[in-house]
Amino acid sequence: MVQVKNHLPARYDASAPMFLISTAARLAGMHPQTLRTYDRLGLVTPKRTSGRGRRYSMVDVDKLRLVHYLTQEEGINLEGVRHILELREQVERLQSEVLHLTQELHNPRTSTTVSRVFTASAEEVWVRTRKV
Amino acid sequence: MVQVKNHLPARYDASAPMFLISTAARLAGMHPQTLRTYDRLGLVTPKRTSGRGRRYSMVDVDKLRLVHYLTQEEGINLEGVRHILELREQVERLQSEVLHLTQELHNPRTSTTVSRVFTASAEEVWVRTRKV
DNA sequence: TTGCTCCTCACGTCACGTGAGGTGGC
DNA sequence: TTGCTCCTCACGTCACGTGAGGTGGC
Repeated sequence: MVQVKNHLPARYDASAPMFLISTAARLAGMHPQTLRTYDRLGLVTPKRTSGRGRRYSMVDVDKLRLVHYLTQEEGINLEGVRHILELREQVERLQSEVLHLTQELHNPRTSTTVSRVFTASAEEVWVRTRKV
Repeated sequence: MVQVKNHLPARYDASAPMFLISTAARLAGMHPQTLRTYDRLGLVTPKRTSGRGRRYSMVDVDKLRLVHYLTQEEGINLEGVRHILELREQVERLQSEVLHLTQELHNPRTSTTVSRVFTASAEEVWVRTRKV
């Protein structure tokens, strides 16, 4: 996944539609027809040109690679992939929320970095972190 | 899912092996042979009697119902279900973590229970716990 | 014109639920 | 003995990737 920070000079926009379906398919190691199927199923939806041609972004290609991995390596079907993509997004949101809350708790004024603390409970817990 | 708190008088243990495979199958609305398949695949694993017979708990039956829903209603295959079960557990842990951290932030002195802290980080971490 | 695109249809393979068939222990 | 259990094997159905076939616009 290519990430471009907002405050950095963006060399290119990872969400910008760039690739023909043939190029995107090659980048993702897949058959162009498979990409059309995924588009039809609403799994990975590229932008369209005025002439109806699909244009895939780098983000789309990354998502295609993930779907490819989940289906081919893990043997998960497309409905499973759909649910898993949603759950992964939910996990990422919760992780960043936990991260933020932990920093807030540790030092509300100059909170530093903490990474990824998960808990599921029965005692009281303090978590304090410091760069090593 | 039936939950019995440790400090409450347990009317029954939801994890106790109780049901024959035929009973568990009926409770979950499934074919006994399907339960054997799930056991073989390690998806829902009942306890065994000394004579090799399977004994399903209430927790097992609830899990069977969830698998049944995901496969029959959502059309997800078994590998997908396996991943989804893991992700759901992760989401539940994170949600309770967020809940606890939020309470902690609002009232640090009277905050209650947390346990099981997992971290994945490149930093130093202290964890302090206390029975409530 | 060439090489791309678009679409639909068909087919081969695989996953999985279900049934049968034969066995054995309360 | 009856009704359960255990296992393996087979089969029908469905999902899905892939190819073909015919089309159209830069």
